[in-house]
Amino acid sequence: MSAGHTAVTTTPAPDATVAAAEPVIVCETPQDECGVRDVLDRLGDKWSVYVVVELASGVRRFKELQRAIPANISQRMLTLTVRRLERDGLVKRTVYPTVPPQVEYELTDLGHSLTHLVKALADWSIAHRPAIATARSAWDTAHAEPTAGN
Amino acid sequence: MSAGHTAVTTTPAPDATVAAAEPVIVCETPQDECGVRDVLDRLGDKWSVYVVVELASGVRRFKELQRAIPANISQRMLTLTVRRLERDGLVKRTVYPTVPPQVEYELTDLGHSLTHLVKALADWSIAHRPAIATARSAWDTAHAEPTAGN
DNA sequence: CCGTATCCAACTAGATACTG
DNA sequence: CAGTATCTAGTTGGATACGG
Repeated sequence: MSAGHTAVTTTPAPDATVAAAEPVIVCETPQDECGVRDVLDRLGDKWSVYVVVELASGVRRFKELQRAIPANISQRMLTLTVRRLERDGLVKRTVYPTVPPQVEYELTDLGHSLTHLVKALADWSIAHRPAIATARSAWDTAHAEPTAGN
Repeated sequence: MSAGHTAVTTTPAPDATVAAAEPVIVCETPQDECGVRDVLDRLGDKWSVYVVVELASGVRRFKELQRAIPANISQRMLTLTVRRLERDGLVKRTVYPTVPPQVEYELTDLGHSLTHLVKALADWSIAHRPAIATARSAWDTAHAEPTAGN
């Protein structure tokens, strides 16, 4: 990580020329920030990941999905989520003209490829969760309200 | 989850028994969905990724960050974003007691490890962007408003 | 059973002005 | 330069009721 060791000597202004060491992430279109936003817009919402994770295990019906998702997702949110995923070609929706109607959802190949990404996210999260928790409580302590004799 | 497979007997539809094939994602705590949400809550907001990407190249000052980010981020948003990242131990903030004040931001080791994840997201996004664009326009066409002779 | 529509609460983000 | 405070607008998410 670059030798830049925050000069502790009263340096009035450190050499700004130290920056830019390793271009870990190289973007062809900086304005677009590689398009990471595309994925994040897809996964960033509150429910998409749950649906993808559940669907990663196999075909599911609407109600099955709703009951499989931890927090109680409303039909509205589930509908919106699967529609978005369907629109982007991540999920395939199959309607059986029966009575009562039956609809099945499953991941497409594209959706399955996303699964690996989600796995990576989960691995990172699990691996560094303790570190984050520690940093967080440390920060909270340091920035505790100086209101009273706290 | 449990094996609860809602009685399929009355269903005249397809073989629902096909489901559940490969457990691509295995969670220890299903209620928490592996904790992917942790990462997403961090990266899901509109600006965090930009900051991480920029900081991946080296140390940056507040103003440098603000100018490096494509869309015009407000001071407020940049402040909130770096604060959050700092709180989670992803970013290190160094203040130089000079006049005028100077503050530098840099990724911590934890932050750098996140960089790889962002890289993976970017790669996936770039690789599948065409497929998504295609699926999306196809969906839009199929679901076009039947209002008029469009 | 599956999905849509409407209304409403909460949060996020932007603009602006002001302080150390 | 760096950061905070305030106020406002846009978006997301949830509850409920209703339609196919």
